[in-house]
Amino acid sequence: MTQRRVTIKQVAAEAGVSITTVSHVLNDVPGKRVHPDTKDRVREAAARLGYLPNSLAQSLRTQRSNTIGFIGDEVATTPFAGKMILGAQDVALSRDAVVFVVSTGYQREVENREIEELLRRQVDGILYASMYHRAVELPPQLASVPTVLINASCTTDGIPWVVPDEVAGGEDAADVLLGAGHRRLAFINDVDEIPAAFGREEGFRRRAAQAGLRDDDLQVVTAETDPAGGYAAARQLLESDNRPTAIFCFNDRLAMGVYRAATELGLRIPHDLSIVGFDNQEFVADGVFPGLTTIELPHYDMGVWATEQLFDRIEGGPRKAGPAPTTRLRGPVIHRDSVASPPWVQDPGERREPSDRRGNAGSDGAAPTIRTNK
Amino acid sequence: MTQRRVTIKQVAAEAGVSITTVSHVLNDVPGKRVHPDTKDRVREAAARLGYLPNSLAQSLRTQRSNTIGFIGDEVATTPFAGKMILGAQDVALSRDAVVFVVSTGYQREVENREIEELLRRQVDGILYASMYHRAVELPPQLASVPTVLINASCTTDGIPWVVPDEVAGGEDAADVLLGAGHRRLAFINDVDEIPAAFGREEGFRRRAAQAGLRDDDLQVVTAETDPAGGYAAARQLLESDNRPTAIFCFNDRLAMGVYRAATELGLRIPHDLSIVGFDNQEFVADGVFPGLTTIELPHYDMGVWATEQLFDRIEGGPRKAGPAPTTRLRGPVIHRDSVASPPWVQDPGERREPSDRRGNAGSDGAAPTIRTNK
DNA sequence: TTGGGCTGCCAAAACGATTGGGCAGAGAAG
DNA sequence: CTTCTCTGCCCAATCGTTTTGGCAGCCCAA
Repeated sequence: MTQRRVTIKQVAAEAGVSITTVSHVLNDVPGKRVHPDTKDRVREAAARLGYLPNSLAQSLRTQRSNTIGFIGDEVATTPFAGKMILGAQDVALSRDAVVFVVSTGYQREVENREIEELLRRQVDGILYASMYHRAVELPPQLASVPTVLINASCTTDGIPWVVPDEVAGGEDAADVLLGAGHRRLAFINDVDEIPAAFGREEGFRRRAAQAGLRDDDLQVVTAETDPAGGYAAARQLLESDNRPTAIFCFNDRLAMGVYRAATELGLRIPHDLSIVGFDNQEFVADGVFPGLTTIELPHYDMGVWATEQLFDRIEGGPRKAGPAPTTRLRGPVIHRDSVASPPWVQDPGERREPSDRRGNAGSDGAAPTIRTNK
Repeated sequence: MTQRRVTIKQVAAEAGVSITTVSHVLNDVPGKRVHPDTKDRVREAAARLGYLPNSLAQSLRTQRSNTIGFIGDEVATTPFAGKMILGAQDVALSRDAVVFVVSTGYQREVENREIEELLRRQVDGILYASMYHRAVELPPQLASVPTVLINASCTTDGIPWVVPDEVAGGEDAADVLLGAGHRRLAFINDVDEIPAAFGREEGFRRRAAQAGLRDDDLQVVTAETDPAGGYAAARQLLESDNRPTAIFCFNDRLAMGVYRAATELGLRIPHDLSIVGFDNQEFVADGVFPGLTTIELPHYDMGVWATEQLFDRIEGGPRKAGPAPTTRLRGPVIHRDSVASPPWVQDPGERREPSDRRGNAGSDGAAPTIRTNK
């Protein structure tokens, strides 16, 4: 039923030349001369037969498979993963490469199996991605193949990595709220001590301090990063004596709980309480009412950056010893309707009207994506 | 820097035998006899050198690449895609295969490029997935390679496909509400005329009729399947004369809008209004308050089923001509807290307490996953 | 001693491409 | 008429496997 695919031999026969010549023609080999008429014959024959060179045979011969591996810890379950993969794919396809995607489910054993399968298939390089920003230790088998980390850092020499610029995210969130005129802020941070938590708090605090807020004016509490955690933390904050007029949430899910707490307490968003989230989680940030202003994580861009780096290394061959490039990418602010000026502010510096500023990623007042070489 | 990988030749040298013997030993070739001592020597040598057979060379020789392609239209952006991929991967890995994932972004041109790249890499088969349940036309290039559709149907002969059992989903939703004692129902359906919309309405109506509801007791309206659409539809329904006590929503996003409408009208969920969603969209269904009872789509299971089918075809070689198997898979009901008995019902048949029934997929009162050969 | 049947191993031909090193033939130069 | 230089093409080796078809020995029976 499935007749075998057409090979170079058939093209050669069809064109009445040797397979050598076919190869020379189709690859436009520099040093080799072929008569123009012959070239035409070959190309026509190839087209007529619908010839597609067998990639496996090519790879075997050239030691280059035009294939890269993408290893993720829980690739499948989160939409974020998809964005990284998409970024990787777009770059890969632009170079005629394709991507093997595998996910480990955090099981070392599975990971080893998968790395083996990838190496057996002679991938040119590997993207090693984490679903949340963290420091990882690189599996030793990966030493033999070019590797770039996405959304993760590591201390292995010569391995490039890219992570979100968490500090900038914290700063941007603060800027949005301070810009609207808020002077009593709160930050509901992740209880887990992870890079994102440290970075965002650092940035948020820095800007608050720069704006001259006193210690009392910035409360930082921690919570589980789900709606229940956000709810509990928000109840506590909003029922206290000096309740904040604006809350920055570690992520959008947590912010959902804050919405509920506010609603229960009769506080209207954004008039009585402004909220900024993090993640721009689809179907959440634009699903709540009013739409949540939030900071997007640069997953797609990280995928792109990492894959470009990867191809650089692959093509560069043995690297000049210099330190591998690493970078932190900034995500845009997505303005929706959860931030307004507090009642006592008439005309704040960068006032935003709360109602008609629905924005998509990257457009509409979003902070520019800035690349920093660290 | 990257010394070349170890080959069968090196193993042969190390063990002091020919490469033929190494191959025979490592593959346990049936008809061939090798002295047990020699076998040991070979295996030890292989282990010592960390030999991994080069998959490309194997594939070239055996015409089997142990590689399958997964083509999706927007694989990257939705979490559902991840589940299908995961299902495919789990099956694949259990057979030492790996998966090429590519997504087309609905661009025919990109799709063609990608299919070409996959075929060039001699994939053994292809999974062709749609992000939403629909009928597709199969790209003609795929005729030459075993193909199975996921979340899509087609009329091409001999192509297996799997889709969700939409009718059963509609029935299950109705059962949940009727079981709680509701007698005035509404269904907010998708305005788009797609299989999911037809199927769910059919199932929902059927059960309502079977329960003896009159025409007036079941209102069906349509809306855009986003929070705004749900909101608008719900306002209309809930402000009408005979407002329903329960609403079945085409999907969870739409249900978010229904929550808002109910809140604005002072209706408490689930006491004054019960809601059932569809999709069990993560971070939505368990993020709203109270948690949304909903029907899950069997994405993972579809991925598994399709991939098993695919391997069957790959291994079966030219197929006996019989019609290809197709199936509709049922998704489980995920019980949360958005359904209660209406006030006037004292002791309904299958009463559910609204508060403590948080369930995870597949467990906790979920309808069994049933397979139907159609 | 001869022949047959095992046992244990190996040589060589694929698979489908790329690539370095020719080798004829035509035309130009001597 | 040689010789030399191009031009235009092809041979054969190679990448790393699998697999077919032997081929030596050895043991045993006749």
